[in-house]
Amino acid sequence: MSDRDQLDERKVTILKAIIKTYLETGEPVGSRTISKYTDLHLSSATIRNEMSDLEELGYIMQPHTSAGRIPSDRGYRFYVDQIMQEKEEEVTEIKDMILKRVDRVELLLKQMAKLLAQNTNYAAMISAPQYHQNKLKFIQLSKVDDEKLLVVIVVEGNIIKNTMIPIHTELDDEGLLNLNILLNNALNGLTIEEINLEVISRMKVQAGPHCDVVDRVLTEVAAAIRGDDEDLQIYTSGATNIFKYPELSDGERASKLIGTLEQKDLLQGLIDDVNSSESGSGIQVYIGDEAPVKTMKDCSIVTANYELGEGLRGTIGIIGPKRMDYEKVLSTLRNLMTQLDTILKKDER
Amino acid sequence: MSDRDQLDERKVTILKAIIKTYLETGEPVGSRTISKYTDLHLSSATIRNEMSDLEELGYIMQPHTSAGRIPSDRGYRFYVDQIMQEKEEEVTEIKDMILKRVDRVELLLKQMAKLLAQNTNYAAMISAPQYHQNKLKFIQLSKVDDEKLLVVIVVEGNIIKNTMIPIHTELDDEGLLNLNILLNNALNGLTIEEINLEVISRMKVQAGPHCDVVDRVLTEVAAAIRGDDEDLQIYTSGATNIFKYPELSDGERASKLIGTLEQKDLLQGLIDDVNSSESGSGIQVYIGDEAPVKTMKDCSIVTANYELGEGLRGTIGIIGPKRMDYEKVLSTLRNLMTQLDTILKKDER
DNA sequence: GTTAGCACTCCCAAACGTTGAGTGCTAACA
DNA sequence: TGTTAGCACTCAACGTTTGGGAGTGCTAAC
Repeated sequence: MSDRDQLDERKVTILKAIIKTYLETGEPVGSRTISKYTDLHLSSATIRNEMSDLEELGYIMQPHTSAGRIPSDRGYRFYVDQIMQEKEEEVTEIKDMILKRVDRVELLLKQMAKLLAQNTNYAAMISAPQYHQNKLKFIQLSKVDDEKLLVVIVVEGNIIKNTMIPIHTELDDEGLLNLNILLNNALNGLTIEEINLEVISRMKVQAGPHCDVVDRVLTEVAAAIRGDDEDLQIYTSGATNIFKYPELSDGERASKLIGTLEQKDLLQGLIDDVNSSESGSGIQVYIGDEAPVKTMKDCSIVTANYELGEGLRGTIGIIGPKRMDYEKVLSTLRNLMTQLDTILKKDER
Repeated sequence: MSDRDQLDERKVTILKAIIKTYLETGEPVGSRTISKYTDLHLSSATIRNEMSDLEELGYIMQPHTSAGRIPSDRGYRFYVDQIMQEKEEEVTEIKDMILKRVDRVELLLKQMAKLLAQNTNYAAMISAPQYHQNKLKFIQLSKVDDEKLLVVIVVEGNIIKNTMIPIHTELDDEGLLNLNILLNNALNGLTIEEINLEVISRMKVQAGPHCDVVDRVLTEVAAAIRGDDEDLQIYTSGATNIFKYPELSDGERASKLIGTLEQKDLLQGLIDDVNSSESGSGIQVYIGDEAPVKTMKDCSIVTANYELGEGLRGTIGIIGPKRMDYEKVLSTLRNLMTQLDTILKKDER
């Protein structure tokens, strides 16, 4: 039996009114307020009866006897799933910001996080795309000086990684050229699974005295494809926005929340969850206890996946109070996604 | 007339006791406490008289009549300059952490910030080294696919920067090789001032049809040497530590402080100040209003400059309450500096 | 110069009363 | 049967009062 079946139209209207008012004020909503707010023209007494029913059904609750009602998690969920309709939300500045040539993905991500935080007045997080199952596109070894070799690795999606490795055996220009050719011929276009022992041992034979270099390079290639740069690439912005919402800004809660935003590995859990239980549209809403991170049980989190061409995917998240403006957040995210999409597609110069 | 002259030995002992106690408890210190604490064997009444003098001289103050005394900014300053002697402080984990091959400066910095925050229980910030006036060490152009050229630029100090640029004119392997040779011959070892119009125009002539590529590359080189990656490379950690100190953790203050830590451009002001008014040892202490950032007037900030070989310098900062454990912080910083120094010097493989 | 003693100040926390918003229930009405 | 007015009741929030405790400044005696 779906939620809809339990509620007649009037109950829905009232629930909607309660939640909307609560989203704005953050204060428990009383029957008189609703009686005047809606165009149902019902007295507060009638509303009280209905509210009593709604409470019994679990959509709203009282913080204490003789206070107004606030939405329960279930109430929010119903609102998000059934009632809400998105606004058309302008994402200010986004075009300007993105069109301004950004050559490092990192920078783009930081800017996006900032943008989102500013637009929504909530905290924003964004994870760098994960290059899982990507192919190697290009390798280049260069001699920077007599002792060091610069390794540049380009993975499909134009993710670039460089490392310095020390030279132990003598290596002249010709040897270097050969190594470069060897590496590129052997490895280009392969995924990490395809670089197996057979490929590796054949390369080592061909590399002869420089097989130690090959070894080192392979380690780096593996790291590059896996994308494990040791630190989880997650950027956050607007953490201080949570101070705007009294229900989150007492010392205890604020500390934990901001701590979570600072400690990126906790956010990783969130992202993993998003990716594992992904829904159709790619946008998900976690309300209260639904969140996979315990420290955020007093919040709501809205996440979306973005695509950076060539199958690179990352996650964006907005973290705010349960009474966040879901309509605004959802439409802002959707809007951002499409804008990002078109611009990035065009940007494939 | 120096501070010392105003104070006899007993006053210094008492001042020291007051400050030390306050550093631990964060509560105003009364005369009776001091009377028992010190080995002066004086009654509280006597202490009261001395405290009255100390207050008149501006070293301590009362939050209100009939409360104990707390140190004034001047008191802290006196403590830091005159009384304090550093502890030998172990920086746990530092060796392990740094010895673990870290190939990207960025990562190293993040780890150091984290380390400092954990060790001190204050907030830590660290700025990436600024490459001002550095020389170009190496350039490499490679053809990644038919439409894109990968530019890798290495600046002295082994800072690596890469960009993709589009190819407009036909470019075969031989042309690419020539371009590479041309660029390296013309530019290597030059600082940004030395790359003048003469050098540029000569290169363009030699580059012939590919002078647009040269143009693009030069832009990137300039950016790389200047190190202006648009975003200020400042990392912070342990912002939530400030919640451990009640005098900083009320909503208003906490929000502003964390906001400042989040908004890196404000921190830049701090760093600039450090660099302009640098003292001998390289370690500086800002107490309260001395801080160049207004939002930190309730804090103390301890900064130090580190050197990453080849003249690359950056700044580390610890931000905490005025009653921070100066001895610990100073010695931790000094310790970190030397360890960092030796390890980095050795690490120049 | 040092100390004991005392009156005084002021913060803090608990106790108390008041207020007002909001509820649940009942009885009357259409 | 659904709606409404009315009323008693509840409870958080707020302001006031009160007592206690920590700490001071001053005075007088040692």
